[in-house]
Amino acid sequence: MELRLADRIAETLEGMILDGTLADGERLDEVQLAERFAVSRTPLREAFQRLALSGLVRQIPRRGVFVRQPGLAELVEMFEVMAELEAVCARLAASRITDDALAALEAANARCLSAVRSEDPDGYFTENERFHAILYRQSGNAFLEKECQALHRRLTPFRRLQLRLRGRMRQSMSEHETIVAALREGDARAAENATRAHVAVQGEKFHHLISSLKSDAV
Amino acid sequence: MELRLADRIAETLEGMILDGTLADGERLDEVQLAERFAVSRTPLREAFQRLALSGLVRQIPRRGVFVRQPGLAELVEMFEVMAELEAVCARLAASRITDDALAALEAANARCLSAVRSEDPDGYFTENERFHAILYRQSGNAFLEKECQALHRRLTPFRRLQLRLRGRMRQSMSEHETIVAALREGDARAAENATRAHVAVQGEKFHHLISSLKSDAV
DNA sequence: ATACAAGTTCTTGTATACAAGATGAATGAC
DNA sequence: GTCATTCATCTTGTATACAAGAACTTGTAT
Repeated sequence: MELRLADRIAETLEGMILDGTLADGERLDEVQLAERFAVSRTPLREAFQRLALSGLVRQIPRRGVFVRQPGLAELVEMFEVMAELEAVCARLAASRITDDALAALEAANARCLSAVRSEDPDGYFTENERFHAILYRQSGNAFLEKECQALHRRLTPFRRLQLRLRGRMRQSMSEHETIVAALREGDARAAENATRAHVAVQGEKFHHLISSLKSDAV
Repeated sequence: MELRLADRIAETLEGMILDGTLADGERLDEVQLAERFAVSRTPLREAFQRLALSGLVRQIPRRGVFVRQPGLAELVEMFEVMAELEAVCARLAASRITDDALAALEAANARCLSAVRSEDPDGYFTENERFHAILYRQSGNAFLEKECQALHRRLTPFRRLQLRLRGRMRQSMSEHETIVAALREGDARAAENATRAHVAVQGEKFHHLISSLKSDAV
């Protein structure tokens, strides 16, 4: 027995929702999941609370909990907010970033480049995650950092799909370079705009993914 | 039976934490609160989950839950994020706002004016809430609106304290006018900057409140 | 006297039992 | 034959019972 079952279950369910194992609108049966995880209903219900607060699940009183995948409209809205939040991070970071962090950003982007060359989407994804994590941190605002991480995490599966678009990885890496250059110059406005554009393009081009979603499995 | 007990309890506890009835670091005893609310520990624990996710409470495994009031540094960070989020709302609203909403903003600010004249802090507070709620809505981004509402709500007690500062109500109202003017002109940049400044001043001047906190009761 | 250790008690985490509302089926009326 | 009503069943919401870990107390040794 690790420590709290509810935490482990919440993480597992969250992963299953994010990776699409649990389809939109699907009902999460308490007893069924309870015996599947070999626990009682109690920790499951606590996990449901957490998922509901994160917005991954909708709780209808006396009816049950249902998976709630965001629709296209909501996804566009979420990407818009993500773009603005990251833009704020970049603007603040422009004056607050450390030399070490700048080097780390460049290193992460360099590893992005090798991932592109070796056509390794997973590797690119990982280094891209690191790049953005550094950006959040260098905003110098821990609260902002946490908010960004939360939204970033929630959008993860949809960002991952983006990498399927032809040439997206290389383009994304190039945008990273623009951001780093602006940060190095200390140009807050340029860093802000470059970052907003970098993230917003994901939301704007999201309809491209819809078609690729229909032809491919997740 | 009306609504879920856990919901009612969560709201009650949230109110007690926000209005300072429950002090920072105080432990929330399950059995004690259970008999106080005349319920079992089960709905209480569900309520705790919600409070923990909102950040109002910290849950330490096998130890219990403790009230977690943000410190000064964190409050400043939260106000900074609030300023940026509202600034985004204003920028987006500049092109998306409806005539009706503009009129509603002006009406709310007019009622702010009468509250100032009759020296009615509660009335001012209420109308100020309405003003900001309209701004969030007019961003045209429902997800952003919800995020703003959540953070706004969390900062409520600290914003309320701001009104004690000499002349703050009148100044705040004047800032509202600047925002509305920019929105009416459709000047996104001006609306963004005016709104950011309007909210940021609360965070920047927060140390003023600390001293007033020490001389006055809440 | 102080520090450490063992046992007791108390609190949390989990499981199970119970209650109340919701869903669906079956029966009867029109 | 279709619709409504009632009853049975199922599921959620709540309470209680049980298990395990943490804290406190008490006693002893240095």
